[in-house]
Amino acid sequence: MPASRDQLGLVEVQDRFIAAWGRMASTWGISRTMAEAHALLYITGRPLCTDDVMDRLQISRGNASMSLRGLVDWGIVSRMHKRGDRKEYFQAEQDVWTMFRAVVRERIKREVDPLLASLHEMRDLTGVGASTEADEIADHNHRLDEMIAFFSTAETLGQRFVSPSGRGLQVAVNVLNKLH
Amino acid sequence: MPASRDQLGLVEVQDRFIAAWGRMASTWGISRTMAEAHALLYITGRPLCTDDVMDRLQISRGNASMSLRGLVDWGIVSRMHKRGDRKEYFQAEQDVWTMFRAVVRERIKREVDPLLASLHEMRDLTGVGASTEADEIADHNHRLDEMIAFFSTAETLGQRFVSPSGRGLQVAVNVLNKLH
DNA sequence: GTGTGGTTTCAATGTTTTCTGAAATTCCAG
DNA sequence: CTGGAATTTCAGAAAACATTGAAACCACAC
Repeated sequence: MPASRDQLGLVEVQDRFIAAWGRMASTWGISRTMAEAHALLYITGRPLCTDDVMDRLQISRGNASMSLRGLVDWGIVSRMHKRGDRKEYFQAEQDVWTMFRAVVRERIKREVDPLLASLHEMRDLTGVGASTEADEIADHNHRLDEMIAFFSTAETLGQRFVSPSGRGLQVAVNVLNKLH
Repeated sequence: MPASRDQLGLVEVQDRFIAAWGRMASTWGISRTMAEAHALLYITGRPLCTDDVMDRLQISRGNASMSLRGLVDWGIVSRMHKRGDRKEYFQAEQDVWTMFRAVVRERIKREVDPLLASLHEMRDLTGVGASTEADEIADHNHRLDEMIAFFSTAETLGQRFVSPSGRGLQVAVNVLNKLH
């Protein structure tokens, strides 16, 4: 159904949302299409099957399948079935905070943990010898320590946000807001 | 100077750090080389000129120039000069917290602000008409509102981290840690 | 002005990532 | 089992992105 005056139909505004979300994704290490699929599921709010996504985003079956799977892996989309229908449907998490908790959880696992592992491995890997580099090495290790401390704190913070208590992040935000 | 036993020389460990930092960058929307240049400047802790970076990372002059400029734009590397030397030297911010404050500041500016602008634009863009879609449109706008609320909070939080008081983020973290 | 060392730009090129589509696989009903 | 619908996989095609290198540019000393 078209629009009245300068207003747009639902589908057009959905498309804008999808585009905006996709644009943002590129800066986030997730592919544009995957973000668009997520945007579509989120903004329509209903379960869609692979063909729905293919048709709406004009992408191939393979791409739709991979993107939807990726979203399930991130934990922000879940699979579901309808009675008497063999197709699989996909449904986006509708609570924005829950969704971002899942994102934080995954990013810690995928990025922070491996980095911290590398950093710890590097620490004390420098040979001392009778070298004239002693000072330099001390500085170097100090820099590594600062990085390790930073990311450890970040990790702890993240864990807290994500914590089983559920609304961890919101509580934190409220506390911060009270700090004036 | 080579290593004694199973330990490595400074340069080798620096190379590992550079590699680890570069690997992480890809998931962050910044190019690997730019991250490597930053890693090099951070871990050596001293001002380096374009040629130093070219030689150490084995990259072209153009690439080095662009990458270094990018880092300056992010506000985590600064230009400096040495007396009696016409070359420009680059120096990484050495305080990890200050560095991440700069990153947060830029990411808000580059990603969150434009997204919020789009979201606000979309809100109330749906025509009502005599349509049977009224409920759907109400739900749709509700979803947009939740997104807007989330990112507004995120933005406020970010601003506070970045705030002129300087150590905003650290204060926040301490408060959170006291929350048990 | 001219020359020199340093820096930036950008078209061409190379590399990586993403996407397609058809074949292989899974899953279920009968 | 068998047949058929739904889904996944993956090699190759296409698109996006990063890099090179040489020319243009700049700024300063003379």
